Amino acid sequence: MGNHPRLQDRADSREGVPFLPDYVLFLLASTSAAASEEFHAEVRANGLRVPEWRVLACLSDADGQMVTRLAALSLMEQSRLTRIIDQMDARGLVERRSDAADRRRVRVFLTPAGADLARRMIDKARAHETALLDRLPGGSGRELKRLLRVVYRELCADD
Amino acid sequence: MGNHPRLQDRADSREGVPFLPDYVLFLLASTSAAASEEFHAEVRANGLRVPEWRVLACLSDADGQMVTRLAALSLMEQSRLTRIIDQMDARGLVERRSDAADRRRVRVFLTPAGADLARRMIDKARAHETALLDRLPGGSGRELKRLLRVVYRELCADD
DNA sequence: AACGAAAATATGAAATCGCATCTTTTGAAA
DNA sequence: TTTCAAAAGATGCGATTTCATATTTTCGTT
Repeated sequence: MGNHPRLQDRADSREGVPFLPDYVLFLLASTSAAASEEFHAEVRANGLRVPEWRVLACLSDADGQMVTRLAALSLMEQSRLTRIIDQMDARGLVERRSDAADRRRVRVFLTPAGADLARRMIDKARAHETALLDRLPGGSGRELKRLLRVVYRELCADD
Repeated sequence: MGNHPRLQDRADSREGVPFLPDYVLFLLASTSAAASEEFHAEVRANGLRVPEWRVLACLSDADGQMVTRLAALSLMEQSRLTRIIDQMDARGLVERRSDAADRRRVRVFLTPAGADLARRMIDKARAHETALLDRLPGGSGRELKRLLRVVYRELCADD
């Protein structure tokens, strides 16, 4: 057998090569954080926390969702959403109604005030998104969005 | 003037069109969450919380960073990182050394045990990333990664 | 040098979060 | 029709997180 050095022969063939800048989970999380930062500041300036804004947006798309489903869509744990709904209910933004067909279920609905606020915030979100995508070079933002739709759908399909 | 209906004439020209599935910040956050879920479970199975894993990975790329910079890279608030460093220090994963040139600064270094753990976790992360990208259809994962590099760089440039 | 503003980190206290578990309700099997 | 596992949501409580601010150190002016 020849004495060609195998990869394993050196301590680490990737010595000195940075990991994170080429790691997709880092890129996803960091890009998401960087892109959201500005708008999240606007959310807070409008008296909402990010999870509350997510709930409003989800319900605006599909009102009357179950707590567990809404938690998944809003990227938070169920027990956390329960308490966020408590607070939003107390503020008159949403209300709970128990499902007649299955009384374990609780469906969450926007109040008129919640629906108004959701509309206003969604308008702001659309404007911010347009500005964000316009500022990215050569349509890369819109191309990124297209790919994200593909990949997101694929990742959710496994569930 | 003609009586063509203008967009503003109807209450909302987007009535019934869902917002979130076409909103880039939603797609980014949700895709990031969905893609990271599996690996984050592995992180926790190895006795680390996600923020701790991020710190290890950052320091593995560039040891001895300042607290504030490390917090930004690790996607958390500075005061939170301070306490996470406390815990990781107590576990013997990292250590603080004050910067001789500017004594306000605290630099964070991996201990040998921390560096070992970082190496092992990065190996797992690389394997997981490969599997993840292979499972996405038609190279869309690798194309997404390419675009994320472009967009992330652009978003950070404004800072 | 003395001063004040700004930077880097730490910390106290209140709010929030997450895990485990509880209760209620359903569905299905025996 | 009884029983039992699973599903949906709520809750207690310890741990974490955040916000505001304190502390220490540096830097640029005067």
